Amino acid sequence: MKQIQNTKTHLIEAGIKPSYQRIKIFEYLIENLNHPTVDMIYKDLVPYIPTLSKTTVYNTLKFFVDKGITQIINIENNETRYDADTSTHGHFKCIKCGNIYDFSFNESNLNIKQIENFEIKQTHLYIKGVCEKCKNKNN
Amino acid sequence: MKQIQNTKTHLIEAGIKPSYQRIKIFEYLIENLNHPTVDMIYKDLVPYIPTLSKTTVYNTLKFFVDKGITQIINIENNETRYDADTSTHGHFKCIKCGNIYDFSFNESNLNIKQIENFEIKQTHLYIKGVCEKCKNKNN
DNA sequence: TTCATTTCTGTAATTATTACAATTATAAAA
DNA sequence: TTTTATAATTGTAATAATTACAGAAATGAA
Ligand SMILES: [Mn+2]
Ligand SMILES: [Mn+2]
Ligand SMILES: [Zn+2]
Ligand SMILES: [Zn+2]
Repeated sequence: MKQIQNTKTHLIEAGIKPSYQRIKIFEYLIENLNHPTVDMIYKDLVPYIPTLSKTTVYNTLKFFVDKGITQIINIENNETRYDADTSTHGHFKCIKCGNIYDFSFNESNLNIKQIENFEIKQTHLYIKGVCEKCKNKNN
Repeated sequence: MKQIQNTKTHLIEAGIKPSYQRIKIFEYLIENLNHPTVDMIYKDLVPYIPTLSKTTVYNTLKFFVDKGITQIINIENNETRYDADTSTHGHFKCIKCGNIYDFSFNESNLNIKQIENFEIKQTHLYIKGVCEKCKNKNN
Protein backbone atom coordinates (compact mmCIF):
# COMPACT_ATOMS: atom_id res chain seq x y z
CA MET A 1 0.00 0.00 0.00
CA LYS A 2 1.19 3.48 -0.91
CA GLN A 3 2.44 5.31 2.14
CA ILE A 4 0.65 8.50 3.09
CA GLN A 5 2.89 11.14 4.66
CA ASN A 6 0.51 14.01 5.23
CA THR A 7 -3.17 13.40 5.81
CA LYS A 8 -4.19 16.97 5.09
CA THR A 9 -2.40 17.01 1.75
CA HIS A 10 -3.81 13.60 0.88
CA LEU A 11 -7.35 14.82 1.48
CA ILE A 12 -6.83 18.00 -0.52
CA GLU A 13 -5.36 16.03 -3.41
CA ALA A 14 -8.52 13.91 -3.42
CA GLY A 15 -10.68 17.02 -3.58
CA ILE A 16 -11.71 16.87 0.07
CA LYS A 17 -11.64 19.93 2.26
CA PRO A 18 -9.64 18.81 5.31
CA SER A 19 -11.88 19.56 8.25
CA TYR A 20 -10.90 18.52 11.74
CA GLN A 21 -13.28 15.54 11.76
CA ARG A 22 -12.24 14.38 8.30
CA ILE A 23 -8.57 14.50 9.21
CA LYS A 24 -9.14 12.56 12.42
CA ILE A 25 -11.30 9.93 10.72
CA PHE A 26 -8.84 9.44 7.89
CA GLU A 27 -5.89 9.29 10.27
CA TYR A 28 -7.77 6.66 12.21
CA LEU A 29 -8.17 4.61 9.05
CA ILE A 30 -4.50 4.69 8.13
CA GLU A 31 -3.43 3.96 11.69
CA ASN A 32 -5.95 1.15 12.05
CA LEU A 33 -5.73 -0.94 8.95
CA ASN A 34 -7.74 -3.68 10.65
CA HIS A 35 -10.80 -2.70 8.60
CA PRO A 36 -12.86 -0.99 11.30
CA THR A 37 -16.62 -0.57 11.33
CA VAL A 38 -18.37 2.77 11.75
CA ASP A 39 -19.05 1.86 15.33
CA MET A 40 -15.40 1.11 16.09
CA ILE A 41 -14.29 4.39 14.52
CA TYR A 42 -16.92 6.35 16.40
CA LYS A 43 -16.28 4.73 19.79
CA ASP A 44 -12.51 5.17 19.49
CA LEU A 45 -12.64 8.78 18.33
CA VAL A 46 -15.42 10.22 20.47
CA PRO A 47 -13.23 10.44 23.61
CA TYR A 48 -10.93 12.77 21.68
CA ILE A 49 -13.70 14.57 19.77
CA PRO A 50 -16.55 14.72 22.30
CA THR A 51 -18.89 16.52 19.88
CA LEU A 52 -18.45 13.88 17.17
CA SER A 53 -21.64 12.51 15.72
CA LYS A 54 -21.99 9.01 14.34
CA THR A 55 -23.76 10.54 11.36
CA THR A 56 -20.57 12.44 10.60
CA VAL A 57 -18.65 9.19 10.59
CA TYR A 58 -21.16 7.69 8.16
CA ASN A 59 -21.21 10.76 5.94
CA THR A 60 -17.46 11.18 5.96
CA LEU A 61 -16.78 7.57 5.05
CA LYS A 62 -19.30 7.69 2.22
CA PHE A 63 -17.57 10.83 1.01
CA PHE A 64 -14.16 9.16 1.22
CA VAL A 65 -15.48 6.21 -0.79
CA ASP A 66 -16.95 8.53 -3.43
CA LYS A 67 -13.66 10.37 -3.70
CA GLY A 68 -11.75 7.12 -3.99
CA ILE A 69 -9.56 7.26 -0.89
CA THR A 70 -11.38 4.52 1.02
CA GLN A 71 -12.97 1.25 0.01
CA ILE A 72 -15.79 -0.75 1.53
CA ILE A 73 -15.07 -4.30 2.63
CA ASN A 74 -18.11 -6.57 2.70
CA ILE A 75 -17.38 -9.89 4.31
CA GLU A 76 -20.11 -10.36 6.84
CA ASN A 77 -23.47 -8.93 5.95
CA ASN A 78 -24.63 -6.36 8.53
CA GLU A 79 -21.09 -5.25 9.20
CA THR A 80 -19.65 -2.81 6.72
CA ARG A 81 -15.95 -2.31 7.12
CA TYR A 82 -13.68 0.37 5.72
CA ASP A 83 -10.19 0.23 4.31
CA ALA A 84 -7.93 3.17 3.49
CA ASP A 85 -5.94 0.84 1.27
CA THR A 86 -7.86 1.18 -1.99
CA SER A 87 -5.61 -1.11 -3.98
CA THR A 88 -7.05 -4.44 -5.16
CA HIS A 89 -6.13 -6.92 -2.48
CA GLY A 90 -7.69 -9.86 -0.72
CA HIS A 91 -8.98 -10.30 2.81
CA PHE A 92 -8.86 -13.33 5.02
CA LYS A 93 -11.31 -13.42 7.91
CA CYS A 94 -10.54 -15.85 10.72
CA ILE A 95 -13.72 -17.45 12.00
CA LYS A 96 -12.07 -18.05 15.39
CA CYS A 97 -10.53 -14.71 16.36
CA GLY A 98 -12.38 -12.50 13.89
CA ASN A 99 -9.20 -10.86 12.65
CA ILE A 100 -9.06 -9.75 9.06
CA TYR A 101 -5.75 -10.20 7.29
CA ASP A 102 -4.74 -8.53 4.04
CA PHE A 103 -3.14 -10.51 1.28
CA SER A 104 -2.17 -9.80 -2.29
CA PHE A 105 -3.17 -11.87 -5.27
CA ASN A 106 -2.64 -11.74 -8.97
CA GLU A 107 -5.89 -10.73 -10.59
CA SER A 108 -4.69 -11.68 -14.05
CA ASN A 109 -4.18 -15.29 -12.98
CA LEU A 110 -7.91 -15.75 -12.63
CA ASN A 111 -8.49 -15.66 -16.42
CA ILE A 112 -12.26 -15.74 -16.35
CA LYS A 113 -13.95 -16.70 -19.58
CA GLN A 114 -17.61 -16.02 -18.85
CA ILE A 115 -17.23 -12.27 -18.28
CA GLU A 116 -14.55 -11.56 -20.86
CA ASN A 117 -16.44 -8.69 -22.48
CA PHE A 118 -17.65 -7.18 -19.24
CA GLU A 119 -16.19 -3.96 -17.94
CA ILE A 120 -14.53 -4.60 -14.59
CA LYS A 121 -14.54 -1.77 -12.06
CA GLN A 122 -13.67 -3.53 -8.80
CA THR A 123 -12.48 -6.98 -7.83
CA HIS A 124 -13.13 -8.27 -4.34
CA LEU A 125 -11.71 -11.49 -2.99
CA TYR A 126 -12.21 -12.71 0.51
CA ILE A 127 -11.46 -15.98 2.19
CA LYS A 128 -12.87 -17.35 5.40
CA GLY A 129 -11.11 -19.88 7.55
CA VAL A 130 -8.80 -20.27 10.53
CA CYS A 131 -5.66 -18.20 10.80
CA GLU A 132 -2.29 -19.70 11.68
CA LYS A 133 -2.35 -18.43 15.28
CA CYS A 134 -5.75 -19.94 16.00
CA LYS A 135 -4.86 -23.16 14.21
CA ASN A 136 -1.86 -23.65 16.48
CA LYS A 137 -3.83 -22.71 19.57
CA ASN A 138 -6.32 -25.55 19.05
CA ASN A 139 -3.63 -28.24 19.11
CA MET B 1 -23.41 -26.92 -10.70
CA LYS B 2 -24.60 -30.38 -9.75
CA GLN B 3 -28.12 -30.97 -10.98
CA ILE B 4 -30.73 -31.70 -8.34
CA GLN B 5 -33.45 -34.10 -9.50
CA ASN B 6 -35.61 -34.46 -6.41
CA THR B 7 -35.84 -31.67 -3.89
CA LYS B 8 -37.29 -33.85 -1.16
CA THR B 9 -34.50 -36.41 -1.46
CA HIS B 10 -31.90 -33.64 -1.60
CA LEU B 11 -33.17 -32.17 1.66
CA ILE B 12 -33.31 -35.56 3.40
CA GLU B 13 -29.77 -36.34 2.29
CA ALA B 14 -28.65 -33.07 3.89
CA GLY B 15 -30.36 -34.01 7.15
CA ILE B 16 -33.30 -31.69 6.67
CA LYS B 17 -36.86 -32.86 7.29
CA PRO B 18 -38.66 -31.88 4.08
CA SER B 19 -41.58 -29.77 5.26
CA TYR B 20 -43.84 -28.07 2.75
CA GLN B 21 -42.24 -24.65 3.30
CA ARG B 22 -38.70 -25.99 3.14
CA ILE B 23 -39.41 -27.77 -0.13
CA LYS B 24 -40.98 -24.69 -1.68
CA ILE B 25 -38.16 -22.41 -0.54
CA PHE B 26 -35.48 -24.75 -1.80
CA GLU B 27 -37.29 -25.29 -5.11
CA TYR B 28 -37.46 -21.53 -5.45
CA LEU B 29 -33.71 -21.31 -4.98
CA ILE B 30 -32.89 -23.89 -7.63
CA GLU B 31 -35.39 -22.41 -10.08
CA ASN B 32 -34.18 -18.86 -9.42
CA LEU B 33 -30.41 -18.94 -9.51
CA ASN B 34 -30.33 -15.15 -9.70
CA HIS B 35 -29.28 -14.99 -6.04
CA PRO B 36 -32.52 -13.77 -4.50
CA THR B 37 -32.88 -11.86 -1.25
CA VAL B 38 -35.18 -12.96 1.59
CA ASP B 39 -37.64 -10.33 0.46
CA MET B 40 -37.74 -11.60 -3.13
CA ILE B 41 -38.25 -15.16 -1.97
CA TYR B 42 -40.98 -14.16 0.44
CA LYS B 43 -42.85 -11.91 -2.00
CA ASP B 44 -42.75 -14.51 -4.77
CA LEU B 45 -43.83 -17.43 -2.60
CA VAL B 46 -46.49 -15.85 -0.39
CA PRO B 47 -49.15 -15.86 -3.16
CA TYR B 48 -48.78 -19.66 -3.30
CA ILE B 49 -48.32 -20.14 0.45
CA PRO B 50 -50.57 -17.46 1.98
CA THR B 51 -49.68 -18.42 5.54
CA LEU B 52 -45.94 -18.10 4.91
CA SER B 53 -44.04 -15.95 7.39
CA LYS B 54 -40.94 -13.98 6.52
CA THR B 55 -39.40 -15.33 9.71
CA THR B 56 -39.75 -18.81 8.26
CA VAL B 57 -37.85 -17.72 5.17
CA TYR B 58 -35.08 -16.32 7.36
CA ASN B 59 -34.97 -19.38 9.60
CA THR B 60 -35.12 -21.83 6.72
CA LEU B 61 -32.33 -20.17 4.79
CA LYS B 62 -30.14 -20.07 7.87
CA PHE B 63 -30.85 -23.76 8.34
CA PHE B 64 -29.98 -24.49 4.70
CA VAL B 65 -26.70 -22.61 5.10
CA ASP B 66 -25.88 -24.53 8.31
CA LYS B 67 -26.59 -27.81 6.54
CA GLY B 68 -24.46 -26.81 3.59
CA ILE B 69 -27.03 -26.78 0.78
CA THR B 70 -27.11 -23.00 0.37
CA GLN B 71 -24.49 -20.30 0.50
CA ILE B 72 -24.70 -16.62 1.36
CA ILE B 73 -23.58 -14.11 -1.23
CA ASN B 74 -22.43 -10.78 0.21
CA ILE B 75 -21.85 -8.19 -2.45
CA GLU B 76 -23.76 -5.17 -1.30
CA ASN B 77 -23.93 -4.64 2.42
CA ASN B 78 -27.53 -4.52 3.63
CA GLU B 79 -28.63 -7.04 1.02
CA THR B 80 -27.92 -10.66 1.79
CA ARG B 81 -28.42 -12.96 -1.17
CA TYR B 82 -28.72 -16.72 -1.29
CA ASP B 83 -27.38 -19.27 -3.73
CA ALA B 84 -28.31 -22.95 -3.95
CA ASP B 85 -25.10 -23.49 -5.89
CA THR B 86 -22.66 -24.09 -3.05
CA SER B 87 -19.68 -24.70 -5.26
CA THR B 88 -16.86 -22.13 -5.20
CA HIS B 89 -17.64 -19.74 -8.02
CA GLY B 90 -17.48 -16.02 -8.66
CA HIS B 91 -20.16 -13.40 -9.01
CA PHE B 92 -20.27 -10.40 -11.25
CA LYS B 93 -22.64 -7.61 -10.28
CA CYS B 94 -23.56 -5.12 -12.97
CA ILE B 95 -23.78 -1.63 -11.52
CA LYS B 96 -26.18 -0.61 -14.31
CA CYS B 97 -28.85 -3.33 -14.40
CA GLY B 98 -28.12 -4.92 -11.02
CA ASN B 99 -27.94 -8.43 -12.49
CA ILE B 100 -25.62 -10.90 -10.85
CA TYR B 101 -23.80 -13.28 -13.17
CA ASP B 102 -22.04 -16.47 -12.13
CA PHE B 103 -18.60 -17.28 -13.39
CA SER B 104 -16.02 -19.91 -12.64
CA PHE B 105 -12.42 -19.25 -11.74
CA ASN B 106 -9.42 -21.29 -10.89
CA GLU B 107 -8.83 -21.00 -7.16
CA SER B 108 -5.51 -22.84 -7.31
CA ASN B 109 -4.04 -20.19 -9.61
CA LEU B 110 -4.19 -17.68 -6.79
CA ASN B 111 -1.33 -19.24 -4.79
CA ILE B 112 -1.33 -16.64 -2.08
CA LYS B 113 1.84 -16.41 -0.03
CA GLN B 114 0.67 -14.39 2.95
CA ILE B 115 -1.92 -16.93 4.10
CA GLU B 116 -0.08 -20.11 3.12
CA ASN B 117 -0.48 -21.76 6.50
CA PHE B 118 -4.04 -20.61 7.08
CA GLU B 119 -6.89 -23.08 6.87
CA ILE B 120 -9.24 -22.05 4.08
CA LYS B 121 -12.93 -22.84 4.51
CA GLN B 122 -14.58 -20.66 1.88
CA THR B 123 -13.38 -18.52 -0.99
CA HIS B 124 -15.54 -15.68 -2.24
CA LEU B 125 -14.80 -13.65 -5.32
CA TYR B 126 -17.00 -10.93 -6.66
CA ILE B 127 -16.49 -8.35 -9.33
CA LYS B 128 -18.40 -5.15 -9.91
CA GLY B 129 -18.69 -3.45 -13.24
CA VAL B 130 -20.84 -3.16 -16.34
CA CYS B 131 -22.15 -6.25 -18.09
CA GLU B 132 -21.92 -6.75 -21.84
CA LYS B 133 -25.60 -5.94 -22.45
CA CYS B 134 -25.44 -2.63 -20.57
CA LYS B 135 -22.11 -1.75 -22.15
CA ASN B 136 -23.62 -2.08 -25.62
CA LYS B 137 -26.74 -0.19 -24.62
CA ASN B 138 -24.76 2.93 -23.67
CA ASN B 139 -23.21 3.34 -27.14
C1' DT C 1 -56.23 -40.36 21.40
C1' DT C 2 -52.54 -38.47 24.00
C1' DC C 3 -48.28 -36.56 24.41
C1' DA C 4 -43.75 -34.86 23.15
C1' DT C 5 -41.20 -32.67 19.73
C1' DT C 6 -40.54 -30.00 15.78
C1' DT C 7 -41.87 -26.50 12.68
C1' DC C 8 -44.16 -22.38 11.62
C1' DT C 9 -46.09 -17.97 12.56
C1' DG C 10 -46.74 -13.09 14.12
C1' DT C 11 -45.16 -9.54 16.80
C1' DA C 12 -41.81 -7.07 19.26
C1' DA C 13 -37.04 -5.85 19.79
C1' DT C 14 -32.60 -4.86 17.99
C1' DT C 15 -29.24 -2.97 14.92
C1' DA C 16 -27.31 -0.57 10.99
C1' DT C 17 -28.11 3.00 8.07
C1' DT C 18 -30.29 7.08 6.02
C1' DA C 19 -33.16 11.37 5.93
C1' DC C 20 -33.62 15.68 7.41
C1' DA C 21 -33.68 19.98 9.74
C1' DA C 22 -31.18 22.83 12.84
C1' DT C 23 -26.73 24.43 14.38
C1' DT C 24 -22.01 25.59 13.79
C1' DA C 25 -17.90 26.60 11.18
C1' DT C 26 -15.58 28.60 7.21
C1' DA C 27 -14.40 31.95 4.10
C1' DA C 28 -15.46 35.45 0.82
C1' DA C 29 -17.69 40.10 0.21
C1' DA C 30 -18.86 44.47 1.88
C1' DT D 1 -14.63 44.10 11.26
C1' DT D 2 -19.25 42.86 10.19
C1' DT D 3 -22.26 40.64 6.92
C1' DT D 4 -23.53 37.02 4.23
C1' DA D 5 -23.46 32.74 1.72
C1' DT D 6 -21.99 28.19 1.71
C1' DA D 7 -20.34 23.99 3.56
C1' DA D 8 -19.83 20.83 7.37
C1' DT D 9 -21.48 18.89 11.55
C1' DT D 10 -24.80 17.44 14.71
C1' DG D 11 -28.92 15.20 16.87
C1' DT D 12 -33.11 13.15 16.24
C1' DA D 13 -36.42 10.71 13.69
C1' DA D 14 -37.38 7.38 10.12
C1' DT D 15 -36.37 3.26 7.56
C1' DA D 16 -34.95 -1.35 6.69
C1' DA D 17 -32.90 -5.81 7.65
C1' DT D 18 -32.56 -9.17 10.92
C1' DT D 19 -33.27 -11.63 15.28
C1' DA D 20 -35.69 -12.94 19.63
C1' DC D 21 -39.36 -14.97 21.43
C1' DA D 22 -43.65 -16.96 22.67
C1' DG D 23 -47.73 -19.08 21.06
C1' DA D 24 -50.07 -21.98 17.40
C1' DA D 25 -49.97 -25.68 14.25
C1' DA D 26 -48.17 -29.88 12.45
C1' DT D 27 -45.94 -34.24 12.96
C1' DG D 28 -45.18 -38.70 14.59
C1' DA D 29 -44.54 -41.97 18.15
C1' DA D 30 -46.69 -44.22 22.35
MN1 LIG E 1 -7.41 -4.46 3.44
MN1 LIG F 1 -23.96 -18.03 -7.86
ZN1 LIG G 1 -7.63 -16.43 14.18
ZN1 LIG H 1 -26.03 -4.81 -16.83
